[in-house]
Amino acid sequence: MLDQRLLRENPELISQQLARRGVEVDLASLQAIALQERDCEQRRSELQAEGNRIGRQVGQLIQAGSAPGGPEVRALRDQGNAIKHQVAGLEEQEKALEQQIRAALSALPNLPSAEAPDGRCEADNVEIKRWGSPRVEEGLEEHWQIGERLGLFETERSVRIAQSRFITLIGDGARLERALINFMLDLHSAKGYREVMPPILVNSASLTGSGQLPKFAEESFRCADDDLWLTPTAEVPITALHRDELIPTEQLPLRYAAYTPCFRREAGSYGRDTRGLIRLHQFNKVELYWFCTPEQSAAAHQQITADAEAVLETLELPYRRIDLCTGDMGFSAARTFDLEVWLPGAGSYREISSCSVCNDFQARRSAIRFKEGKSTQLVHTLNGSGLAVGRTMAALLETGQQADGSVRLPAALAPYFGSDTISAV
RNA sequence: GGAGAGGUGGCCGAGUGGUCGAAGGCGCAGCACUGGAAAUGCUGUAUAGGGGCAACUCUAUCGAGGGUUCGAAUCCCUCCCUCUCCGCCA
Repeated sequence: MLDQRLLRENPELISQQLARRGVEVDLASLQAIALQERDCEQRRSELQAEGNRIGRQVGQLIQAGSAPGGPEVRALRDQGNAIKHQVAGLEEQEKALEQQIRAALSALPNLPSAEAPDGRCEADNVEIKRWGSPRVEEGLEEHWQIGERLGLFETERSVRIAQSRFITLIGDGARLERALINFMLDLHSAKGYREVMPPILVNSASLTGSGQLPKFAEESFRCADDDLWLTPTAEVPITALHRDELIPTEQLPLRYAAYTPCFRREAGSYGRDTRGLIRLHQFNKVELYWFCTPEQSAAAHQQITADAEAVLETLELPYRRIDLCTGDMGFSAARTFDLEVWLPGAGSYREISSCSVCNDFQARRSAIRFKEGKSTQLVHTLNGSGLAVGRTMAALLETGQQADGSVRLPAALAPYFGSDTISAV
């Protein structure tokens, strides 16, 4: 959510910055509504002040011995009643205006940061770094081929259990998934991240707080009988963890690492990535999350990205870092670095982590603040996958595949998995 | 699911119609005392929005929303949540 004050004072700035994202909005009429709302509020509070004075006067008169039904008191009562009616009318107006403003503002994405590269779509993203030496031999298998051959997961039978785009990990596949989750959490914990395991059903206030609602309702699964949704990412429950809080300043930055399953409808992706672990309705993810001060957030963005990269590097997986252009960034983000892992079988880089700084956008929606001297300020929030577990497994399978059909795992994973090789059963 | 109790400031806790944004305590900050500290004393210490260069000031907020009243933390209604006991349950 954007600042209402900014809307009143400088709507052109908002329009200008949103235009960088390809969002064209004319805020003149919304600004007019916001100004009208403020006038309304001003008049209302003046009337209320008058009403309070009258109330106090009546009390004083009665305590001084004046008859409660006498003419003096009666006159004041009439005045009080008149004011009450006026206030009620203004309040109603004010509420309607406020609702309009909120509805409009909550549908607007975050302003991009100055550093984010301008652009319209994926093609305008900027690659800023490459790490590792990708395998590029001919004839490498894709991860789903390897997985099926080694019996790591069940695709067909999972449709029986749920529907398409669900997967069942089995045997070494299930074991590897668990090993990866533990490995990632340990790595992050060692760097000072605090581990959390939040609810993965969240209410709509939580989804609104992190920016998924109201615009992206069709992306999430909802429980029909309750005001509860399946989390699309741990970012949602972690943001909500501190909703409506004033965080003691000395605690900032607060850093969390959470493993959760994530659920997404993947609407509009029919026919894409239908095989294997790349695009599923349910997948596991270890998420990194920071709450920090505005001064800390730019450096924090570099750090959270580096912490995600550390997972790839420890797993010896070649990757590149992409600076997303303004047109390709998510709703709540001010700037985003995507990490793309090299998939030797597919012969392409594939997103495996998305590290975003949201500035005060989510904090304003969620009312998460801290004290700076006497004034209260909104915190900045950041999130980054560290990493998407299923895609990590896909990368490991394709990267570690050997001529004899087995898969060699990186040394760092062996203690977690219990072996450095996956072979056919 | 059944029965009961309760939701007040960062925390604990008083407050059943009139100057209560709210006693008292804890915590925190500043000052004093001290060689330094502890202890003690004094002072200050909510959030949101509006106005003002500022000192400051106005409004709202005692779980949420309605209602009664000139006036509500206090009375009435609805809802939400928490706790205790019983039942059920991993």
